[in-house]
Amino acid sequence: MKAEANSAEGTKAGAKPERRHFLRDIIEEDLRTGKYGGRVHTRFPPEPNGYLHIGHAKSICLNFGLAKEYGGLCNLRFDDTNPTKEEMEYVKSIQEDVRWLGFDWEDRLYYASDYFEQLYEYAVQLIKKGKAYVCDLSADEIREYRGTLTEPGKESPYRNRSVEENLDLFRRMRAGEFPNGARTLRARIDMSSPNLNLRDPVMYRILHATHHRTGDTWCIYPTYDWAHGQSDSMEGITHSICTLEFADHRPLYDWFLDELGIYHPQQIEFARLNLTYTVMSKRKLLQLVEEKHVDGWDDPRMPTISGLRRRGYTPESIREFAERIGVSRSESTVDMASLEDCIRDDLNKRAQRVMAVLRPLKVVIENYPDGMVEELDAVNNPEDASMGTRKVPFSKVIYIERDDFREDPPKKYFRLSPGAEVRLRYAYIIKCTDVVKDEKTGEIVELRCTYDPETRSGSQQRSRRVKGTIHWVSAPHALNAEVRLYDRLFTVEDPSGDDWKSFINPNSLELLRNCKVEPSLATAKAQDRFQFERMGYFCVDYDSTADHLVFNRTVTLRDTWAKIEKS
RNA sequence: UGGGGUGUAGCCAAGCGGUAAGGCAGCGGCCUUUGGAGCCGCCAUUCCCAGGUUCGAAUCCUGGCACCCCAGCCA
Repeated sequence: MKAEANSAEGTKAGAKPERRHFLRDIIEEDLRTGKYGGRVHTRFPPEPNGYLHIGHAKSICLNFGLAKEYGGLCNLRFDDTNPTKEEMEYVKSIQEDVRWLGFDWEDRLYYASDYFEQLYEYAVQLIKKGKAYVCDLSADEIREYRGTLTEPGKESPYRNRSVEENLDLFRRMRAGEFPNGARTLRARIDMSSPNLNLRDPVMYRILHATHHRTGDTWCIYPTYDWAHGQSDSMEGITHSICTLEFADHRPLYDWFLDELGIYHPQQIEFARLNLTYTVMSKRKLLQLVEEKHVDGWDDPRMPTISGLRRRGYTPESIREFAERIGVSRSESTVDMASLEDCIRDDLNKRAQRVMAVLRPLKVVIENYPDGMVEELDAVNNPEDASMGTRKVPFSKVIYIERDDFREDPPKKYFRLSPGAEVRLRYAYIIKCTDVVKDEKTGEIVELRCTYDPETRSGSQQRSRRVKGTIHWVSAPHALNAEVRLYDRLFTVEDPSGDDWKSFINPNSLELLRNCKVEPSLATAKAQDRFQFERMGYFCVDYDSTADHLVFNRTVTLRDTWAKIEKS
């Protein structure tokens, strides 16, 4: 069925075919062979040590999306095995972000910490089998004993303790008899394995720390490697989807599961998402926040879900992005332009059009009657007639964009210049007759124009045509607004390396405090999205109030003029 | 000089022995009261390289090369 959907016809019909990828192949094959009795059960397993970013969105769309697509289930499970880095604030934000993206874990909200007792029991089982032991080596010593990439490691002198001693020591570790780092519980595998993960990895470490959920119940905590596979197993996960760097760990997870003799999910790795002009590691994002390079995790410049949300991205656009980029096992860095195309595409269809002048230049229409006001009809969305029309007031004094006037126009400049004509959107054709400048600075402070009453928009205007159309706002009716213009956070495509912070774009935020917007925006509420005609897509920021409107620029419109002018 | 991965266009990415999908970007043109949107067209004689197998190879084999990941009591 899906194959046919790939025809040009299927694409045009609007029922977008899912693109082919190896995860779908594997799942379909498993479904066909009945490998898991027809079940598809995935999970999204974040550690609550930071906010989710667009890379996580890819994983969320994969896990929740695939489950939904094949009639399965997807759990949300917090991998909260490290109390020193995890916080409740993060578990809250993660849930909010997953929900906002449009996914639902129903009653399947789990925590690795829910399994601490069971994990402890499993560990005891391995000790009893002689497959795990308490080791007294320090962290440094363990590293030395581990060997290197090319040389085998050495066995710990504590490796051959008796089962009884191990059981006793492990019990006392749990009881809190030893200080942090004094001992660990290690799997007894193979110190000469070419896979370093198999050189007696640590399963438990002593951490006298308060856990955000279990409080002080525990002072030993399972490592991720020890907890993850068993958590998946306990939840009956069929397809345990994770990123490439865990491929090396798979033999370890397999070993644990096999030694324990419990249900065995299959792990499948995919390449994590990288995006140009941004960073994606939680460590770096945390640093940007803590060092105040941005205004918090939800700063609109951040690639976090909450940042994108505040920036004005829609869940639909992010899901579409996840689908467009596909999924594979090769390292990739997706062009930011691709993400931007997704939001433009979505907002083009849904955003209400509105007129807003970001850098106002006053224009007096000399032959327009004093005090007269006309209510002109404006289309709310040319892509969607059902969104209707609205009235926009027009009067003798208006504001236009400073950039829409050039005293000395370059070639192919279709906007206003001395003596030139331009159409005011939904209104009249005007002609610039005079330029008023500040005597001292020479700055243009006002334009004098005349209008042609015969050219009113909507009238039988077949008479005259001009090349350019510009937007405007009636001065006496205009609302003041603050507009935050966001640009890419970094100046280079790949801000990696030790000096990554030196690539932070000093102009990633431009604050415009004297913008003029049309009166219909008076009732706009936080998160409402608009297209400011000819300028871009904007959304109302959380900081916005009735007497102080604040808009964030989500993305500019495609600007072919900017390209022409550049060349 | 260990192990695990990956190499298809500027960026993603299909392709699974039968003659290189699609998207983004870019470039032309049409259309347009948003220099937006939309529409039309162009954009890999070749798939990291070299051999080999085959009537036929991006797909199979052999040998190279390049890049990524692993030496946390992080995840």
